[in-house]
Amino acid sequence: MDQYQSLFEYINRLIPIDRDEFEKLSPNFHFQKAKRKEFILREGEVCQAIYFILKGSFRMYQINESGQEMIRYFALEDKFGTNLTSLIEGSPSMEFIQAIEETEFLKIHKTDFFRLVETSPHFNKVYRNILENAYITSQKRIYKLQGMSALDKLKWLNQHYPGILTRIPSRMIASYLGITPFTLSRLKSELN
Amino acid sequence: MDQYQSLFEYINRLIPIDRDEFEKLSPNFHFQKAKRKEFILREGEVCQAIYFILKGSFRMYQINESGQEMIRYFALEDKFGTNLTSLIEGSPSMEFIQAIEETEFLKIHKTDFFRLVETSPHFNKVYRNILENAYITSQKRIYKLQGMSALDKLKWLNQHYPGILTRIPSRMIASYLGITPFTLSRLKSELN
DNA sequence: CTTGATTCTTGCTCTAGAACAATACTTTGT
DNA sequence: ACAAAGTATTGTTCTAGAGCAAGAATCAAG
Repeated sequence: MDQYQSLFEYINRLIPIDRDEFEKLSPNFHFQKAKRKEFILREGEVCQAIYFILKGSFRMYQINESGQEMIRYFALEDKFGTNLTSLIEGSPSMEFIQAIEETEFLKIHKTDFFRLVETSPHFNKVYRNILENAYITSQKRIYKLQGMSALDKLKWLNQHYPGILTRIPSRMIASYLGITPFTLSRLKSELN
Repeated sequence: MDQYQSLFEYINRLIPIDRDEFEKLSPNFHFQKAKRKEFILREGEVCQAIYFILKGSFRMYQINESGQEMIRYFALEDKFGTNLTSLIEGSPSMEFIQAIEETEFLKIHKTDFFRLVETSPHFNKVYRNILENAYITSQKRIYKLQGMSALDKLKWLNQHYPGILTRIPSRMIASYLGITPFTLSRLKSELN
């Protein structure tokens, strides 16, 4: 099966695109695999690409002064993921991007990407959508995770990303929610 | 003095624009004033416009289930502000937008705005910049305000928005930082 | 200028969740 | 299949910051 199929559907859902048009864009995306725990981007590097997940998952996280990992986003199937801040500003990344599991993905270099944004109306819309979604997701997160009790955060996560609790290791979930793994472990029993 | 001057400078900083070109865009922006505490947008309404602050300030906030105000953003001079989520999705706003002080601003209706985004390359860039900034700001906020002690949050705010502590009422600062006014009051003495 | 209404400060108590510690359970590589 | 490392659970203690209460200061409207 065509490795570009998911990407085609993703774009086509945003703005209908015909096969010919799509075939002009798709060669800019390169198929790659990452092993479990493999780093896609390390802190200090400038983010050079945008990734589209076909199978598996990435996590985006930072390590704060006290040495703790803070996860900001899980990129699952059919999602774009990158470090937008580093990509846009050309600044060194404060984040790591790491494959959680064995992951298959498409990679597009930022120069190709931004060339397409400027030249292809379809692509301009794709970028707009990535930005809009990134923003909306992050807003929801700010509002949801602020002032909620740890249990309510967990319930929210469970509803919003069904099945994530079994798929992603607990310590990562805890880090995403901003609670300790101990607290999470205790709360999981209260969930049912 | 020309009421569009600040807007001109804002856009010109992003992508150089000549006066003629600017004068085609500017009539879409309408000068308005809001009194202290006046609402620009209420929860439940669909956000119809984007605002550019000339003088004064808006706050964007939500009221959660327990009746507490949660402020997400202060729009000060020379900043665009709107409820992007409602604007993009056309969904009812979960937020209020309210003038904190007597405020002068420019307003552009969303249909005009998005028409310009599609037809003017300058404007497309302006929108991109608004989205990018909104995203970057919100990311910084997530990382900064998560896992930091209340005192460190306050120090960060003070550095990042110098003078805001004297200009904006304390209870709003507390709400922005996600701490109680009581805690904020105690911390302010520890600041020096 | 006065008065009522917010807003801010400060003291005291209480609690959700962090920190630490020890044990049990899973993975992963050889 | 086994050892070693990583991950999750559970009990106990401790603390930052919430909640409540009461007084002081500031503000805004007639």
